[in-house]
Amino acid sequence: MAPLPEAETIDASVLLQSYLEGKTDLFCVLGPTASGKTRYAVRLAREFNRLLDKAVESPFIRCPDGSVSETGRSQKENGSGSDRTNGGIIPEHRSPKNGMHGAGCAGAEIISADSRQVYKGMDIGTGKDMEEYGEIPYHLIDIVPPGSKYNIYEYQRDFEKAYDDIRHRGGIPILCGGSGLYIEAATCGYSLPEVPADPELRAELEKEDTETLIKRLASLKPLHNTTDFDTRKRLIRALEIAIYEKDHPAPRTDYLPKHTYYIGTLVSRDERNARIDRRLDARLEEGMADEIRRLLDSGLTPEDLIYYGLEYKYVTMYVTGELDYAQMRERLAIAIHQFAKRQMTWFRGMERQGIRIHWTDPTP
RNA sequence: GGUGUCAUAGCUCAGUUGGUAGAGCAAAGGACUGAAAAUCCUUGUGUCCCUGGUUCGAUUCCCGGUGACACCA
Repeated sequence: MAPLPEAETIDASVLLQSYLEGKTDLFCVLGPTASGKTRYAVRLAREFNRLLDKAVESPFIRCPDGSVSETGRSQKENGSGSDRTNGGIIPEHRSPKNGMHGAGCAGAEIISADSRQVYKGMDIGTGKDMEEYGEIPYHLIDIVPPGSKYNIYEYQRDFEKAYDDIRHRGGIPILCGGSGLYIEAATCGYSLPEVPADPELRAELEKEDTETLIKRLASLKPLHNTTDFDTRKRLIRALEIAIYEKDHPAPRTDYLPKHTYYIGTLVSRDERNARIDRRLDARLEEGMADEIRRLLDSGLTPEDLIYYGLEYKYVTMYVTGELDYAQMRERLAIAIHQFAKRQMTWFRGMERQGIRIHWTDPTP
């Protein structure tokens, strides 16, 4: 049995100061499912905003780049064709234009690191809890259609876009989620695509416009279960880099976080499982089965849904009659417990690699 | 009330022609580079229901309890 890490007390004003001095450029709230990450991240964001408002007349606090003029930037990226480019764009009523905080800062915004909340229409089963965000802007939720298959590379690209966007508007980015691989891809960047080796291909791709490149990319997918995996992979990588560079002409390293402050929501194993069970019952009560019936009615197959795992797997099996209610409830609860355990294994692995996670009690 | 069957790991059960036991699931730990809510690896776990008898030795055979289930009244 792994011992529970020591809980720390987190002082938002110290974190904010560190951010404004440029010592921290991203906050990351991580933890297992049902540990209260979203609630904690929103609370932290509000605390930052409150401190910024209070500091508006203080000569000691200044926003690092104060690029207020770029405020409207996100809106102009709208409408470039793909249903995906809308991802991470703040709804009009949430625009920082209407909510400018102290010292020229746009305030804190949350970037989700959740591999399932990216899908539209998959709400109860992924635990979106949208009402928790309130006035805090969020990114990378509801950005692709249900039934599609999002992946780590797309996430990495979307994260960079959202992060870049927030920073250029002078906002404070808070990454929040439980998908460990996504968090590492965002904050460590180890799987960034390399420059394609073939200069001819590179030159050729540079001439094409974005839409053509996206079409070519789409024609190469899906990637798995293909025989020419490696060849395709190389071409896909080249295409993705080319597309990325169309949107981001400046050197990409400028957009990436270099000093992330990690906060972990700490809950004991027993408490964690109890919370999972409670939340599962609440979601079933809320109509998770109806949500899945709706998705099936909209044309998705049971196989499409089972692919997404956990709730979508077991509740679909219940809806199609493969499992009865009691079996579904029991096996799903077990599967979520096991998932939470795997998440913790991932986070401990991050710590073993030298990443410092500041574990804290999420429930005061 | 009678007859029969059963009682072994947290759960479902296998097994020992008498030498104190093993599968699946659960659990715990780990890995993870284009599906990550996925996928995969490793590791235990025990008064073998309780008395008594036979025996060098009983979880195993026998007597008697207790409990569960089935059938008959």
